[in-house]
Amino acid sequence: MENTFEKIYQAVIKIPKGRVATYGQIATMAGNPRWSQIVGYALHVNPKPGVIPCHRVVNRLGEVSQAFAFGGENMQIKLLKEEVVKFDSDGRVVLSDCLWDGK
DNA sequence: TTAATGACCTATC
DNA sequence: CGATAGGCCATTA
Repeated sequence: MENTFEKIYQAVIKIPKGRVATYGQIATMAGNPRWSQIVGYALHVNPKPGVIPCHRVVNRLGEVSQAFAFGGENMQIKLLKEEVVKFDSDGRVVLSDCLWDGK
């Protein structure tokens, strides 16, 4: 149980700066591709703020979830913008260029 | 213990 | 091609 969360956190923390990963990607790295929902839940509880870059986790569309809104989704995107993450006019992350390869 | 929910994804109509 | 339904796992009530 906690082990599962730890795996997810480890995967999220492993995301290099300027790069984003999708829930499915992290779930697969954690050990099961069906944990996508659990990944969202794990970040929802976010037991280790400051250690887990939740803003680097986006859905498969490259869009940050609205539930993030820990200060405004726009701020979330802006934060990523401060990194080297690229954004398109749709407000989505350019997965084709910033999607984490997993290594 | 059972049922319902959720920061999701995939498949089907 | 666009929208809808279902399913998976874990947590909460």
